[in-house]
Amino acid sequence: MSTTNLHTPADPSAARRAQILDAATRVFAEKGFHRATIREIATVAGVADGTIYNYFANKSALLLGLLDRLNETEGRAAHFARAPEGGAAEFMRGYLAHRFATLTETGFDIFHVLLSELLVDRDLRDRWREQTLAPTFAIAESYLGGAMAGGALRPLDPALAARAMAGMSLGVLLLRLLGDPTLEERWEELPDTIAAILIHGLTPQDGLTPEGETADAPQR
Amino acid sequence: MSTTNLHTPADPSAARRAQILDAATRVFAEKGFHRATIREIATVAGVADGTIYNYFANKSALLLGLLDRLNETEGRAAHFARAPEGGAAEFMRGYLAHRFATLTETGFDIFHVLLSELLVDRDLRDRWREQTLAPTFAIAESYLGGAMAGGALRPLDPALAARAMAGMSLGVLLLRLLGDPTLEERWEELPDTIAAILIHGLTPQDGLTPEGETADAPQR
Amino acid sequence: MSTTNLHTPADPSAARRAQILDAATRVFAEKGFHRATIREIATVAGVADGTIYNYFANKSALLLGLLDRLNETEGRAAHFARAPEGGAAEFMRGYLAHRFATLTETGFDIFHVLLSELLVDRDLRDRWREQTLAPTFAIAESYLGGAMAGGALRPLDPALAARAMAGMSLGVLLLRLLGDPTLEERWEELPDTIAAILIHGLTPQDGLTPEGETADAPQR
Amino acid sequence: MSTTNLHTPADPSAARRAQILDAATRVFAEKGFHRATIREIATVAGVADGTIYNYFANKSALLLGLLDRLNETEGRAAHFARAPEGGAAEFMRGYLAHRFATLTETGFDIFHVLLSELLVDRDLRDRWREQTLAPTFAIAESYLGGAMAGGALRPLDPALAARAMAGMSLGVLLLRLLGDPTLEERWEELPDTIAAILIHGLTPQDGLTPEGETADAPQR
DNA sequence: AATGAATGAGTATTCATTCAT
DNA sequence: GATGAATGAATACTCATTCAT
Repeated sequence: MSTTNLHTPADPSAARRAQILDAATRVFAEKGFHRATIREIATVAGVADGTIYNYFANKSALLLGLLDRLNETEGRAAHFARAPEGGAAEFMRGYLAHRFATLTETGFDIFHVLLSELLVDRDLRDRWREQTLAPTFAIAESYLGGAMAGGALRPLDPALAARAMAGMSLGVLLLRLLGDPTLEERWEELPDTIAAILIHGLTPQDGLTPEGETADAPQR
Repeated sequence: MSTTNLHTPADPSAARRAQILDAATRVFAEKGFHRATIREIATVAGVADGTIYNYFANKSALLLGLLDRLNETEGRAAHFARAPEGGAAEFMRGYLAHRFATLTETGFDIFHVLLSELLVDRDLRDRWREQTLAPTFAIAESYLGGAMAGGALRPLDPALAARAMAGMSLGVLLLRLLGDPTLEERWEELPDTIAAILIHGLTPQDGLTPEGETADAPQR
Repeated sequence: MSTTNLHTPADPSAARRAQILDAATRVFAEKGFHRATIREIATVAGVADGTIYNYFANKSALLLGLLDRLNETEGRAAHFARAPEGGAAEFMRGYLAHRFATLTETGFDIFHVLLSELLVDRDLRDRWREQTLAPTFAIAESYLGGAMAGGALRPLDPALAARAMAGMSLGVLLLRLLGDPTLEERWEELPDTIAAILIHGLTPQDGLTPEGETADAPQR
Repeated sequence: MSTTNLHTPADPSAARRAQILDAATRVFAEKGFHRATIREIATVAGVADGTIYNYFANKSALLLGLLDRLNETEGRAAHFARAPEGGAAEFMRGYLAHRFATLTETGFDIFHVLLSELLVDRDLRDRWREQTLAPTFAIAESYLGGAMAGGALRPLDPALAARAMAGMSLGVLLLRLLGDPTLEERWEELPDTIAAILIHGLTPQDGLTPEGETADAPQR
């Protein structure tokens, strides 16, 4: 019990903060930021209204708290994603599997909340773009560019390819958050499907291309 | 009913409705649904606050009006997208090009507003899922299923493949709405890049697979 | 009824404003600015809370409204005070009588409210100093300076004499607002007493000065 | 109780009280009673919020503490003011000089705070009226009455004359607190000017009264 | 006695909605 | 149908006060 644990800190102040952020996540996810009230968050957190303001400057600061929390998780996740041993296809499958695993672990609520407010709050959006999006794409572009130059990947524009790849994961997440029942039921099958499409595309390969597919080869 | 024209309705009532929806789109896009006020929408529309309530039951009904308007556009667009003449790759490129074109034509604002509220308003979400999402995926799954059965596409799960495909488009749209500068600058290049990835994947094909990529072939 | 009346304007909007300011005066005077609530002012005014905000930007604007109203009254009063015919003593008695009369007419409440907040609100104070205090003293100093130069008044510093004179009126007003019962009972006798003191001082004049008072004559 | 020293009490408890009252004076003076917070007073005093409540029942009690403190000072000052040796004019000059000196010594802040709240807080006002105002006027009336009966002062109503005299000092104090720059700059000249006016009035005396001023003589 | 985290009552302000004109 | 003044419910935030440590 006395050993400090990163997830449940011994620091009672940090614990209180976490407790409030947990409540905020739940209430925001259910009602959205604006329809959520401080009163309800306080009730869910089991504290008084005023207590929240001992830990967060205002309602918006709760969102920033959620963003920080997400960035922490992502930061820790980055450690694992670093070693691209094996082929590019292998790497991509591993990366996606890991990505979806951390997503599931983090929980969908936090993405639900942040996405909806990122679309609406310019300050939050700017912050997120600098803190999360830009660094992520910087790494991804660099990796993709290297792999393309080395012939491990087809020569496309690394920046756009990175957006397309990230977009596919983000897009299915969004579709799920929007309530697509198929994605809710078969979420665990997605990483493999996405990996397959990203790696080989939707059309059959080999020399046995049907319907004049070879005519497409020298495209772009 | 008399000589109804969809673009410039002779019906003065429909014109007033459109005028209000235009204003709502602009104000919602700038401030988001909650921060937008009826007063400002009325001002922008050039009418009195109360007038809006002669055309819409309440503020939320403005969102439904936007959704309907979007569905109309999509519905008209569907006519063009239906004929899969030529190969699967050709079709996909054509479809994406058209998709992005209508998106650009419709304007990003309406998607911006609807997305953010879809994430937050359960009623709107349910309605959208039934009116827009479900029919779209029904068509897509049916088409993909047929093409896969006929060998024009690789045999994957049609439902998941449809989600992945749609997700990639939706995902890059979302990234753009979230302010990614690269996507803002190079938006016209995206359809081709996405088409290329969806058609052939990221890894090189041919027999000349580098780095033991062939070891990946018998995957899934 | 159709003839416009300055005190009860036909303009319904101005009437509503006045109605709210009346209520604010009463509630502020009773509770002080901070302890007064918008709700109570609205109730006393017979309107809804929100209605107040159709006429005043915020609670503080009610104070500014009171200040403006006072300045209007003072402005109108200035017309009467202008003609210093007769001797200086006569003028002073007339001025004080008029001053106290308008004070009584305006009502003590408005002074009560404004004084207490002037002591506490720097912005209000600055505004009042420029709009009311400075012009008043400018006129007073000029008049006193002239009368002193002409020998109608004893040669003192006009600026300080003006402060002393104004201070005596303001001071007894303050003592009354602070609840001195004597001043409440005998308020009408004050102008004459003050005039007498200001004109001749407290000590007996004539050659018949008792107790070596003449030794005081060449003072200052 | 042991060797209590009014200025630097050995009693640590009294020292703490004084320390808190000092802080309260400063914070009240800067922000006014309502805008001042217990937290800030505690910070300035160098104690915790809760500690204040070991010495004062509530926030209002701090005001009472200030009032008591002021009364102590006034009480001590009264000793000096009591002996009317010399003529009435001499006495008045001495009294005013002393009055202004103690005022300056005590500092304007405490008056600033007390005045503003006296206008607003009925309890404080009642207390001040009984503890401070009434006794002061009792002494003043008695003194003035005697001097008037003895011919040392002109025969006016002692009660009203006392109010007028006190009012002039209080009034210029108020004008200074309200930010009159002239009074801030030339504050030290005031006692003499006020004394001169109170003693001889504004109009010239002697037999050489200009402009028929003698016609005013038999007034009241 | 001292602390300061927790409390929760209290309030200015906003804004969707109504309805008399 | 159009208007816009009036409405009043809803809510973030403050801060005096308490009390367990």
